[in-house]
Amino acid sequence: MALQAEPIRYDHAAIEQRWQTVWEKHGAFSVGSDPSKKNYYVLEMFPYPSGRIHMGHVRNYSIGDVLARFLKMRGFNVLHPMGWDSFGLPAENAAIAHGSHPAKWTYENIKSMKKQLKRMGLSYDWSREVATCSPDYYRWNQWMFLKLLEKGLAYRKRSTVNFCPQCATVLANEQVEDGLCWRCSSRVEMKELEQWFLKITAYANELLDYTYKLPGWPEKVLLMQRNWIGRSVGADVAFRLDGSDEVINIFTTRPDTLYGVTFMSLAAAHPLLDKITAKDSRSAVASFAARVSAEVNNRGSREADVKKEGVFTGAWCINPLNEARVPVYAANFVLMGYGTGAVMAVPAHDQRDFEFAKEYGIPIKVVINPPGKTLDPATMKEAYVAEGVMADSDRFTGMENLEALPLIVKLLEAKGAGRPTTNYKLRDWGISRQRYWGCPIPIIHCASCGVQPVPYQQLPVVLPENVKLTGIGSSPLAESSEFIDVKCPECGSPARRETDTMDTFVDSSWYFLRYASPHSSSAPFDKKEAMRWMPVDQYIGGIEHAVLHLLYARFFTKALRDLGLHDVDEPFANLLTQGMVRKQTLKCPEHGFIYPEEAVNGACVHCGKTLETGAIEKMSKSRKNVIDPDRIIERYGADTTRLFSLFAAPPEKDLDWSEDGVEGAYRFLGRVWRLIVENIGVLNSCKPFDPASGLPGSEDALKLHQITHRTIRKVTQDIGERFHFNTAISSIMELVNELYQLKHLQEAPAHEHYKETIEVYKEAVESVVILLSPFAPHISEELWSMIGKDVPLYKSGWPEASTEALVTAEVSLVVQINGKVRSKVVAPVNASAEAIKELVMNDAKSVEWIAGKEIRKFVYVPNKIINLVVG
RNA sequence: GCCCGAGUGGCGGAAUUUGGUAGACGCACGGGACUUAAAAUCCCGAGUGGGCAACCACGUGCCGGUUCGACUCCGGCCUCGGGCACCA
Repeated sequence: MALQAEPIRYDHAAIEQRWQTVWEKHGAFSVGSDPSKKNYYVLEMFPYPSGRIHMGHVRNYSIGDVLARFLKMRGFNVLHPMGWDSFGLPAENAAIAHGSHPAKWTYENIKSMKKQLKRMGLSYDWSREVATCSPDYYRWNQWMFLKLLEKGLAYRKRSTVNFCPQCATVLANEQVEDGLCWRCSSRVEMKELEQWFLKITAYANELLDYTYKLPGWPEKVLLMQRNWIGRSVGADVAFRLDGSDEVINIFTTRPDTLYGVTFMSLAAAHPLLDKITAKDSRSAVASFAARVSAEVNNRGSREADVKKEGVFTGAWCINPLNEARVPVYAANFVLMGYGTGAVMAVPAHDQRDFEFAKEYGIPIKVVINPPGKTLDPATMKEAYVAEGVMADSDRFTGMENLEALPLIVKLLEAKGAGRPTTNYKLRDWGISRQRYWGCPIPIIHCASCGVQPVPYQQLPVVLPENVKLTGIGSSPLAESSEFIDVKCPECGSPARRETDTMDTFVDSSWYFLRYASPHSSSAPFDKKEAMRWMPVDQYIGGIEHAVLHLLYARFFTKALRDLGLHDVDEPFANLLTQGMVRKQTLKCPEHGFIYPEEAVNGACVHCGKTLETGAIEKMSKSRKNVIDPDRIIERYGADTTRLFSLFAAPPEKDLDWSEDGVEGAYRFLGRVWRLIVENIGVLNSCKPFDPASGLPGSEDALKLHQITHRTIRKVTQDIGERFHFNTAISSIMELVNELYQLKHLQEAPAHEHYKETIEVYKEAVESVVILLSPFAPHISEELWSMIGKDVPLYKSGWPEASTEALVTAEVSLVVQINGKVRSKVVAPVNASAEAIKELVMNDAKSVEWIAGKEIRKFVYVPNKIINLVVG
């Protein structure tokens, strides 16, 4: 007996192929320029061309495509482009591994991924495709870099930077997670290097302020950005050294505690440390500083809670407010990278200072008491950091600390010993990368003229093709004499080209602007075209970019605005961050994670051991729980794949992948298919009911007509206003279920209202097809043409819910007795309380519950509910 | 430690915008029809407990509050997930 293959319910492969060809042939998704229509820019984060799309892409792009198709049908000019974030390390590593070239690897990947995306039936305007590794694109990176340099927003500095030994390159602060490389999870080392930086800190304040002006962003992302920028308002205060001209500048957010300073602490790497240390303390301080610097460099944030340690320098400094003389320590908990690298220490009101003071027997002086209490330093168990009443603080004693704070800053200013300041955690963006496959930094180093920009007319600085990629040592570009040997643009003498390339996050910081005029060869983008589309109306992508791409893109947008290239303040008006796609992992006690095909009956095929219950985790190669979308598309079709990825969970939630669910989505499409194919004769024998001609006369027809229009309203709101795709789909399913229930309506030609009824039935069927089309466009187009439509769906309009059909004459009201549902009554819409009371009194079930009791209260919410309190 | 978010059937999730029938829709499950049989399809059932049944009681992490009425609002906890982490 031959085993039957997958049962064919409808030929998804043929249908999908057919419509993809039609769309392509007719340029269905090239952007309209109809000036009478509103413009809408839908954008999904462009992918890195790794070679295969994954389920995360499927989900991301399905969300965007539903929106784009929906808006196009609603009459917008929709810009919905796609491109490739195609510079980056994996290409270089793959090239090394296969003895190939990164460009070859990358372009092959682009080709195959593009094919996969097309197979998904996504409505992209492919004529606007961009690839960041193309010189046509990256020349503008270089152009912008030079503009930023002129503006003082790009600069070169020797500094301590994060270095990943595995990737053999420097990383930005945003690319270090828990002290590990964001890509390969190697422990990041600190190195002293000459690096190019972009001055994102110049925009720290604006970037932060605008997080309060982005109502279309998830609060979670805005919060993460606020924390990352980390604004602290406070004051700089100068403490002069006793018996010296040196001054220690500190930053504090708590000037109100200045009278409680009992010591000073400096970072181990503080430049003054050497200078001020007393002779007999030198060796102790030097060895402490050496040890702490090494520790700080190798410390991941996980071990943040280390013991407070320090060494007395032998120096003393003077509190500018009360002339108190306090000892200066070198301390392990003071960071050189924040503020000034020196901290005034107030043990009574700062927990770190408290611990340090306890350790080294330094006095604790209370200057703020909790309301109604007096603190005793001798018995304090921890620092008191909350608000309170000032104590022992000269003329400020007795004031509320928050009241005194600004006055103290004023006093400092008057004394010339301080001023208000704001500090940020945000650091400038280090963009130098010692790798080949990236955009060359357009700079020439000349022995006599120094750092020289490459003249604009010489752009682009193109990556040389012939380089040796080893993955070790410095940038491969440094080995290419054809690349590095140049003449100084200033003096003409032999000079050397910069060999570092830019962080690929530079490439993705402005690509959304390029889509507006992707073929522009005279500017990065045409200002008029950019202003036509920007800001992006809806941006969609993963939350993992909350403080990476999404922050850099905001910075770039502002910087380019200030260069006069466009006039928008923010790149993305609305942001949707979709959740991860996860799947159960399989774990063998001996072999670790294994693939599903390595498991038989819950045991490992290699050793026969029983598998552990694997956690549900983000799909990843290392966890061996990746599902290849191609397999699903092959088996069930693109429509089913898209439908399931949107139906299974709301977009922002994590989605747990289950094959059973896919089967369900497939079944539903088959159900829609049969609904039409099996009734095609009747459906094509009439026109759909026209809502403009009033309401249907028969009860059945009216009911179906109303359900249809309620569904139209619900789906329209769910897609357009809430992105609740899962509930939009479920309401279409409900309408389909209803149509199955009412199938008999078509089978009674003798029926008085037969003509009207089948017209209403057809109206409902057509609505199903239209409403389903953003989710499952291929099958919808096919069904649409089957029911006699000449104009394809992508050119058709979206239906309007008829307000007339949404109005009902009667409503069903729930009757509660003492808060519990006991009965229902049917009443006219907006009935009076009197009328309702009468209805309830005539309702047998209600009366039963009231019998023998007194009605204490009668609550009636029109058209909603009735509640009687009896007792 | 600090800051967010979330806890609802066997499972994914709905209802939370505006307090008003909790569990839509789907998966898995059970039953029926069709079939020689199976698959597919179509129909029906189903929160938990009790009852032949009509029906009754309980039920949205826990405790308490506000209200005629609370998954929804308020106060206090618990658990899970995420972000930040010596930021002065």
